[in-house]
Amino acid sequence: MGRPTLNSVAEAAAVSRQTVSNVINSPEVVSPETRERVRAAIEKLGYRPNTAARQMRTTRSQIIGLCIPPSGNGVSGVVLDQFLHSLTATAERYDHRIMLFTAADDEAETRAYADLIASVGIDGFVLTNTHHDDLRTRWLLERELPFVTFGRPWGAEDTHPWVDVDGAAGTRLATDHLIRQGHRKIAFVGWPEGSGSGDDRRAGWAAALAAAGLGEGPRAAVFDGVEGGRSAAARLLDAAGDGSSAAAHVLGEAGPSAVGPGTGEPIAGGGRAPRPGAPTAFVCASDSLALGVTAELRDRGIRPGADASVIGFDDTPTASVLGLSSVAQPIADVAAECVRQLRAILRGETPAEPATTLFTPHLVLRTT
Amino acid sequence: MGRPTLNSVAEAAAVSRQTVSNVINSPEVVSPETRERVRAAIEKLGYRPNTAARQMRTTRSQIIGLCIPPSGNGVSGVVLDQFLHSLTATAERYDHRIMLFTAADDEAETRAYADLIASVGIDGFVLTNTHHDDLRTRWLLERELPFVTFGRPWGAEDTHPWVDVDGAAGTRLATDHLIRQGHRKIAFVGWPEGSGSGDDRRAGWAAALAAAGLGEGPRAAVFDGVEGGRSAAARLLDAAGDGSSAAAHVLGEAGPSAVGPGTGEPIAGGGRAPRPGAPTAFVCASDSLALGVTAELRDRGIRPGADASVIGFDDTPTASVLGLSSVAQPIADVAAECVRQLRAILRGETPAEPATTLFTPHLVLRTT
DNA sequence: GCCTACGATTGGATCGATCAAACGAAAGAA
DNA sequence: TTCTTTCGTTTGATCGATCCAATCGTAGGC
Repeated sequence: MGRPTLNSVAEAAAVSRQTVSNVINSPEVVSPETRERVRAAIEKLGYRPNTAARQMRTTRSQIIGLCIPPSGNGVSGVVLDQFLHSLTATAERYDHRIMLFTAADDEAETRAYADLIASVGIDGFVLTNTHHDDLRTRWLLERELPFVTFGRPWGAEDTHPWVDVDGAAGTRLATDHLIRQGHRKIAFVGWPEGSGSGDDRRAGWAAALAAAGLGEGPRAAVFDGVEGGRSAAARLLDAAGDGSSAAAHVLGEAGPSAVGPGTGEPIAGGGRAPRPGAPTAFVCASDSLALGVTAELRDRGIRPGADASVIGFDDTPTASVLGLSSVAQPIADVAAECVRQLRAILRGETPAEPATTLFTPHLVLRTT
Repeated sequence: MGRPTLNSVAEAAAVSRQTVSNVINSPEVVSPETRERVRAAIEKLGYRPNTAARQMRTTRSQIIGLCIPPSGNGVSGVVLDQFLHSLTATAERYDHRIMLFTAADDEAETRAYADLIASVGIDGFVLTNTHHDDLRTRWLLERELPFVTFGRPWGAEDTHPWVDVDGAAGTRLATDHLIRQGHRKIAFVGWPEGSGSGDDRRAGWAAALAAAGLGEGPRAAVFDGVEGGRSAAARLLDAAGDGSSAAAHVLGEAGPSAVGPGTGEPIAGGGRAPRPGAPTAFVCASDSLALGVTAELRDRGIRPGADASVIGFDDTPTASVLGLSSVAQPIADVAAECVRQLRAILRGETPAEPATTLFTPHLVLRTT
């Protein structure tokens, strides 16, 4: 005698299979007395429905697939951790499970979709790292497969449901804060144009400057990483003062005369003030970049938090540990919302417009 | 006409279901010509066996469960990331999949095991964060369920297969390196006694000192975190010099006269040398602690890397970003080995002794 | 030339659930 | 009373694979 089945429960409760099944799936059609009797039997035997058998008839596995990227992308580790935990916890609440898989690139990922649907019968997918002209979303849309993305369909219409964090709002928050602090020359350190979230974050900074009447600010585009941030800071600081246009990657211009650091920031003696015209604050597209910026500042004798301000993005543990101010994304909320949206689709709730949710990040102020 | 099934392939290849099944599961019993014909049909129709149906007869799901902890434990984020990726990738190679679940505590985790086995039919589990008197392993052993742990059965016999990293070897590596560098007063900053891996790491440091004839070194036990490291360093530095025994948590003693920092380390002018009797090097049980130590050192004008040396543990991105030397664990190897061992068990390969694998970490030297 | 042995292939039963339809009994309508 | 409706419950078929026993055809032994 192995695990209890519908039949053994039925026998124990002196009813038929189907009645037990009904107690589980549509209790309202069963009379209250029978319902209780069956529930008691289920409890007593410790019965749990076999999902494989259920899947055979319903063609639903209650499994959500998630492709796990090959990590190693620097500081951004924990973001995925939190995301996974919240995703799994929320899925469980709705009686779904998360299954992981890997793929070397987008094309391999679509092949994995096909495979998992055919073999495991996965119900839907959660995608991360959406980008311009995303092969994966197109593939899934063509086949009308259920999915939600963490990340907007950059450069395209809202053809599918998504959940995202308003990066522009985040950098705007950061920039506004710096302006309130008295900074007038606020630089942006980001990635090369073309990455959706990168452009978004830059836009928020630019909008904040424009709204404050500070014109275009200096900015630098580099690849992500501490060294990137370092060289960006170097170029932004060097480009200031002389009127020459900066190197190819440094896209900003000198602008009007710069003022000192924020009035709210305590200015301890001994630091070297930034040279005139140089930015006094840096809004960065990532914590890695921000870290590089602070390092370069320190090397030049400019003290972050005193002589200049730096704000990162993602609020990674590294930022928290180093006292780096950063824009924090509500990752757990994003994950929960992804599951919720996917569940709605799986239940057949198909609104005219695909559901879209944009969360607003918040600013975590620390010493920089 | 939905997805291709065994029957549709059989029809296309003009053979019976069972022959197609044989081509997939035991190709050797099928004649070469038939085999090829069937393979061509499978290819042409894009057939993939339905795991749910298979599971019904075989009672094997090919699914491995992993409980994902509620993250947020500071800097150690990426460790889990890498672990997950490698686990998933290796599992895929063996035609297994990883399913996630959550649990608030060990007791809830065992309930989740029962649930997942009964409903999903999970084949086995990978456990992380083993500790003394682990409820989970006992529960699984009692029921003879297949599992492997990342982490030794601390304080118990090898009653189950495990994979782990030799933490003692790691701290020993670190300590030996510091000794070669000329340090004679090498402190250990770790956690309160009782945590398996913490005690292990401390043991490696102690053994290295003993082997070098340096006697017992000073040490401090604090809870993990940057602040912990900071206060530990403070106490270790303060306790030195005066002959009084340190506060409750500071367990070391002064020992013989200390020498300067390592000969291999460039000593730039301007730093304040540690006071006599104070440790010149710190081996830490985690990167968080190490970070706290470097912060405290800097606050006291002692420059890590020049006036003193600090080595962390885990080689987190934070360490890499900050130039913190650290002991790196081969996480990907650990995960792969977990899957391999679990697979062996699932295939019925049950050796007299449970399989155990201990990986040796390596030292990543940076500026501290 | 007949019978056995063996390799290759086949058909029926089965895993545990749900679907669809049938069923019996009690209640309401003719 | 008899027919219809409704409700609660049961029965048979089915999802797609594998297990098991049976079958087929052919080659080898006597």
